[in-house]
Amino acid sequence: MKKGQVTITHIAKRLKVSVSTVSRALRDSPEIHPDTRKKIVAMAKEMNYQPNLVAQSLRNNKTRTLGIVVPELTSHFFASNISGIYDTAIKRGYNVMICQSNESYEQEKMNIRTLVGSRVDGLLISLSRETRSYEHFFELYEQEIPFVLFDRVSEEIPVSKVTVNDSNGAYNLTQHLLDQGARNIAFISGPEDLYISKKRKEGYLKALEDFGLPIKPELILVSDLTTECNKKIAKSLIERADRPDAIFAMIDPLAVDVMMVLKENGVKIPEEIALAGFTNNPTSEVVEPSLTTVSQPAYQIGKLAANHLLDQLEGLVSTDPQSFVLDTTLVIRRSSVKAK
Amino acid sequence: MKKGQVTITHIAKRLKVSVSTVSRALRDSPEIHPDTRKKIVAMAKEMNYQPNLVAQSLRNNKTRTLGIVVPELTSHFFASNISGIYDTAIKRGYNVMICQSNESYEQEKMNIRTLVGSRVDGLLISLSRETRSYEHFFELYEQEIPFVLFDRVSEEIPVSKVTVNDSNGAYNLTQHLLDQGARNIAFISGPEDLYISKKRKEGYLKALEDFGLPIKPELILVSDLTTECNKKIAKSLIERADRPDAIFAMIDPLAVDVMMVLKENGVKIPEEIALAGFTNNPTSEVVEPSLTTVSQPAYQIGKLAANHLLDQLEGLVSTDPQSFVLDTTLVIRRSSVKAK
DNA sequence: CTGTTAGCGCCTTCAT
DNA sequence: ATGAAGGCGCTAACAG
Repeated sequence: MKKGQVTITHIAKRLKVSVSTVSRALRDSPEIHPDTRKKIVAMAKEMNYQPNLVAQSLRNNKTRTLGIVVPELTSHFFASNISGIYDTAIKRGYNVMICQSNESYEQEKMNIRTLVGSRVDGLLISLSRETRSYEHFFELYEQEIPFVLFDRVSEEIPVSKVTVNDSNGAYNLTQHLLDQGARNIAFISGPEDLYISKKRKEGYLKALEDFGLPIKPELILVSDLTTECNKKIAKSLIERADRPDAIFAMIDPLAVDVMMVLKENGVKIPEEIALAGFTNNPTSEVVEPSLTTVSQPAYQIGKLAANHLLDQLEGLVSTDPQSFVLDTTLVIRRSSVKAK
Repeated sequence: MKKGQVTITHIAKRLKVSVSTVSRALRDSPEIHPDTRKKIVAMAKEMNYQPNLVAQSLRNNKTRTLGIVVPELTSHFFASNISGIYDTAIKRGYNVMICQSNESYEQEKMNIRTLVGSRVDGLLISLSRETRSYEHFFELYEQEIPFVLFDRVSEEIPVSKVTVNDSNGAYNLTQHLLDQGARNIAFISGPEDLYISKKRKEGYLKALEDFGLPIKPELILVSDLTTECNKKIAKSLIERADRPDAIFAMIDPLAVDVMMVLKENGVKIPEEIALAGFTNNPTSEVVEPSLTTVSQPAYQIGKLAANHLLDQLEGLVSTDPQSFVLDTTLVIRRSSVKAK
């Protein structure tokens, strides 16, 4: 932006040709004399010309930039999503602008507004925990700005989505706990209106049902996911008369909090109570005992979401909403497997 | 960018005024009739007008966007840096574009090139592990694009920098190990030409010296920071005749790898060997035993770097290179403290 | 094959 | 207090 920046006009003047010739030469237009092109390209290099993407964006009415909104930048899971989106975008000649909503509905609205102001060509969004209303998305429809939801999605927004098969993952995990001999499995979920809460509970319930076990509502608990609440619930579980023999915590950090409580209270994992989480955060591998969990292909989610959005932008696929559901992988570690 | 986007021309036509009047009204120019302003603002709102930042950028020759380059998006430390930068930028009315170099010199060069092409107003950069030459930064000088280095910096680039006091942190940590009775402290560093390797080793050496202990070169080891190499070095240490009674691993992941090896080999931590890391990653808190480490104010680093760069951009401070060195905090956990 | 012209949306003199 | 006009850097008709 500073004075040092070379423009095609500079090149044109130096070479005594018109700007359009320079423009064409630089973009490999076929209708240009090879010699002219060579001269221009050489001069551009010599002068260290770098096209002004801002001007191109204004002219072409597209920025070749994707907007990303995630609840939190510092979460390893979202960071991996972003990494997947980023690499994909770069590979296809796009840039990204990233925003974090800090799990706030208001900030999410602001983020989208900002990105729209920046005229991104499309958006990739993971909803904040607070988001319950969706006008800001309907504005996107009006303005005809394509977007794709990933991970934290809502059924109320008719748009393409990329998620993992949460209920399957939870089913497999529950089945694994049953295989290990557990018959009294507690399930701790996050806020009930969260998509993942619903889906994972679904898998848990189905696994019990298929196994022919009764569902005990008193073993299904809801946390607001603060450490305080997580620990309170864990404590209540170990103090029960019919203590569970396994606990399925809906996300890893929750599982880690539960683990702390069990250990503080001398409850042996997995001998007395088996424990499992969901997500496969880096921490889950290093806790003691290492945590059985369900791995989600975070990088892949980002990659797929980005590729799909770009396909839409470039007219390679229809813009009809599609749902992509990726498979999870059960990661069995020591917290759920009794030593023989 | 799509057809739905309202421009000041649309507003002007609807109100039968000129575009300049609309422009002025929307930017609170004093020389406008209050009534006119009111009408225009109301109409803008009604039509859901959002200024086209691309056009503004082109016109004003500034994008109000900062470019960020970090080695890795998924590292918790860098993610926290970014979070600090992001929040600060937003607060001051700027956007950010983020790139990851994947620790590659070539990609770092590309990233900077891309961001310059996008005409960011300034750059915040943390060097890749590979970066040993700095022409791409000298290009930034030529183009008069301000930038600031943070965390991974180089003394060979004369520019403002934000770092933590690595040598002090290492000094304090070593002193703590000495306080705990260790007299044979090993130091495992990363590649020797890394800035943080140098600085942390410096602190380690100084602490020994001040304590009057001899330096044993055979206890100073260098890892390439792959898990494989980390573990090999750990193994070599516990097999030594004069086994160290403490190990200071230069970064947490390295310390965690060492911990695994010690545990696998039945070495008691901290009774037989005390262990400490550096960075205070989330994992360090949950490993067993919890890891003594040095906390770096990652969010603050980002915040300070962003504020300084913005101050420069807005002419609030001189552009002479300044160095900001933030303090670290010793975080004492169980891996270094023997139970009484 | 090359040049001329107009215009993307906005802001800013310069008039009035 | 308002309008008209030029231009930021680039591309895309339209001519020739």
